[in-house]
Amino acid sequence: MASTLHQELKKKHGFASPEQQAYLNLARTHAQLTGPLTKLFKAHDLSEATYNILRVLRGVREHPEAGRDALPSGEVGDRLVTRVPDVTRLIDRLVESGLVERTRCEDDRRVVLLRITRKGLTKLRKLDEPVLDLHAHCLGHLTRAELKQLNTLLEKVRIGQGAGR
Amino acid sequence: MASTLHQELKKKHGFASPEQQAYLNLARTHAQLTGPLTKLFKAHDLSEATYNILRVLRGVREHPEAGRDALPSGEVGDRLVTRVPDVTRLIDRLVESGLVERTRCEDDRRVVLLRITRKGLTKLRKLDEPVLDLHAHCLGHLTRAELKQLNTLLEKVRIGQGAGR
DNA sequence: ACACAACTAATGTTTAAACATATATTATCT
DNA sequence: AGATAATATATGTTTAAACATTAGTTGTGT
Repeated sequence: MASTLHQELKKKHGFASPEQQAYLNLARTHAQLTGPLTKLFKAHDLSEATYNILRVLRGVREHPEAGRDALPSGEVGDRLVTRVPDVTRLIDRLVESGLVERTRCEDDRRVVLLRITRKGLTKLRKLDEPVLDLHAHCLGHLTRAELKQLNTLLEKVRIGQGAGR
Repeated sequence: MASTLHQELKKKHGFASPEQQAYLNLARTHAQLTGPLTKLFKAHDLSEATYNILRVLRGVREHPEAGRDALPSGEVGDRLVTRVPDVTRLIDRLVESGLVERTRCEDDRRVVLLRITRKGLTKLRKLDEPVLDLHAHCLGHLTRAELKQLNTLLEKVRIGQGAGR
């Protein structure tokens, strides 16, 4: 049976600060949620990173932006949930397994456009339901109001700290 | 300037579910907070994992449990913020740099007891303030009430989902 | 006492992440 | 135009994480 962070870490003496407590709480919660997801992705030969890339690419393919259904490598990196500098290698694997195609942009031959393939869309579609289920299982016990509150607070955390990192 | 997750991800079409939104929000927030910390640790030749190990060991050294100021490897792994299966290797480095000492337990020769050294304590002490500062910088713009609310919600997330890992 | 199962670390190997550097193309400045 | 800087991606190398396997030690049952 899970319990409070305080108990989980077997700390008999409080946190150094409420901020620190919040940070640890956040880290631990994230770890707990991300575990099952990672496992699910792995069972489909994906990582969280590659899954996220596919999600981004599906987004632009289904709702083209500026008339294009593909995206430059760099921009994909920027849009990921957790930013990744080394997109090239991740894409390598996705191309190899036929989920993404790479085409060099003719207007600017430096950029490489990435587009999710039919096969990639199919793979994603198979994952949609289990992913939703997992999220529901992990977070479904919160009420809508609580989820909204949580989202508001998390966004406030991110917005507040300026150009940090 | 940071903004909402919705804008950041440039998604023009809502989330699949409020739960999914919360998950993504959590992941992204965690990533944003963990970056600067990782950098700080690295500047002191530590990783988040090794830092956490030191914190755990300092805990038991300063507040011995069951009369001992050291802890078996396995138990250290269990107490980490984000669980790590492969403690041995992490400890290897810490031992090598003289921050932790390893002694085989005589009562049960299977277990190895880990204890933070004086040098380890000194290193941790040097990090205490910058870590606190970082937390304050990242989360200080939330009021006490908001932090408390956030902690409550995060704990509820973790507690709710049953015996999940 | 002996065989066998359970447990704790350690080891070996594979795989991915992190960091710096290099290549190719385009833009800018004089 | 030619040199220089800037940009986008790719490559090489180092480092750490993930997973499975092994070795050593203890507990159990007959």
